[in-house]
Amino acid sequence: MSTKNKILDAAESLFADKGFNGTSLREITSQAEVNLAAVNYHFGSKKELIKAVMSRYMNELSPRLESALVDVCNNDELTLVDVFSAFIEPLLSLNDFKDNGTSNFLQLLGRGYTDSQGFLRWFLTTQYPGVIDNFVLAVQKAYPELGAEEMFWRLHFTMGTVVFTMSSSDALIDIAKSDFERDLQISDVIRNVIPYVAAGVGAPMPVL
Amino acid sequence: MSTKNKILDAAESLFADKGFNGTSLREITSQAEVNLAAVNYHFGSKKELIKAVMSRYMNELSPRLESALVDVCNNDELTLVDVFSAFIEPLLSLNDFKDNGTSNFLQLLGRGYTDSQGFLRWFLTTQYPGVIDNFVLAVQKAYPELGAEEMFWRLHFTMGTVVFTMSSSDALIDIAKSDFERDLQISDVIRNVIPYVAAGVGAPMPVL
DNA sequence: CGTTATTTAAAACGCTTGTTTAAACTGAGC
DNA sequence: GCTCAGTTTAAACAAGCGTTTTAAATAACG
Repeated sequence: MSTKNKILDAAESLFADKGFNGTSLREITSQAEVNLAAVNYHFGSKKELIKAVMSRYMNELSPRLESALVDVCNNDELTLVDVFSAFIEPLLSLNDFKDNGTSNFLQLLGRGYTDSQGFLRWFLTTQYPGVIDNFVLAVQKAYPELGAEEMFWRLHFTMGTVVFTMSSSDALIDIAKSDFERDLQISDVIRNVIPYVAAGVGAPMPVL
Repeated sequence: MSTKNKILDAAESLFADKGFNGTSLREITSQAEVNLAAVNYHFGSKKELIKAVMSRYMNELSPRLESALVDVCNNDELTLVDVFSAFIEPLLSLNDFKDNGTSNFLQLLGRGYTDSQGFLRWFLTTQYPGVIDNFVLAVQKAYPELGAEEMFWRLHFTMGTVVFTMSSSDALIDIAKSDFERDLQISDVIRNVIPYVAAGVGAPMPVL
């Protein structure tokens, strides 16, 4: 395996565990068993390394997500559960692309929203706008009465639910095991969260 | 104002803005206009300072929350919206206790769940278990069909929604202003999120 | 084989971090 | 007025950070 990929793999798992700010280049290069200077040689800076880690996933995920969302729009009796379920297969396909890919990616997404004052939010929304656009279209078709402003809020709430859940999914799976003697996978967590966010987005419009 | 309180106030607003790890003691003491060593003199360590900032809020908030949740359980036709609405008044009362208290507290809560590998989660759940217990009781009364396992998941999803939303509430309010020309407050965000989480927790049980 | 470009290696740089030290100051109480 | 605990101060500490530099090792190619 190339030095570049060893760095990407190590950075990915450490970033997911301890956040971007909380992970040092020395930890990364030590786990990757490469020299410290290799990061700056191959990527230029830590910030560029973060972008590279995220891009590796997004380049794999975003076309699959977009086409899944376009597909689901052909459904004539589209429900919000259908829309959110469209995420399952593309997300789980990350596990083929890389072991534990789903978990790491969603955790990284969560980190990006809270670490580093939202520069990753800017990065994703500007670099991969197609996913968001198609998602909004699908939600609009499934729930046409939802106004633009409510849509804005509820999609952010949903992002929060998913991102937060996934960034602590390991802990949640542990608790589920000890409290309910359930051996769950990340896919079970995803399937659990879908009825929740679908109901949240589909909540009746409040009378203000 | 005492040095101790000057430190607490400065730490609070900086922690809310930039996270616990992202804020240095030098920034805090500089904004508080006190000497750097004063933090370690009065609080012992940065970690203890974080706990002190959170405790100042929780000691104010937790009895009000508990009694509001007990009160709402007297409602014979209790809905989930009622349960979540019980949080509004205690949270907004933090603004009397301190300017911008609600905003700061909820942002701090969000930080605590993502920064510092969840030590704050442990701190809150072990130090203030009464709030959680009463909350679970209220949800059970409003939605008795909800099983213990579903309850567990949905309460965590809700925690995620609220915590994530509030930790990025400033950014969301900014976007709402530029996109919809709305001048919103933190209380508007709270009122917006309630129908969402109530619908999420109240989602029909999935048929597995 | 020899030369050139690429990659690794170790060390150091300048800076920031949380914490500690030791001295100076402050203000009651005797 | 002196004492002494309680505070504040400036300076320094050791450790960790991202990054840069210099030299050695490796690979590619004519």
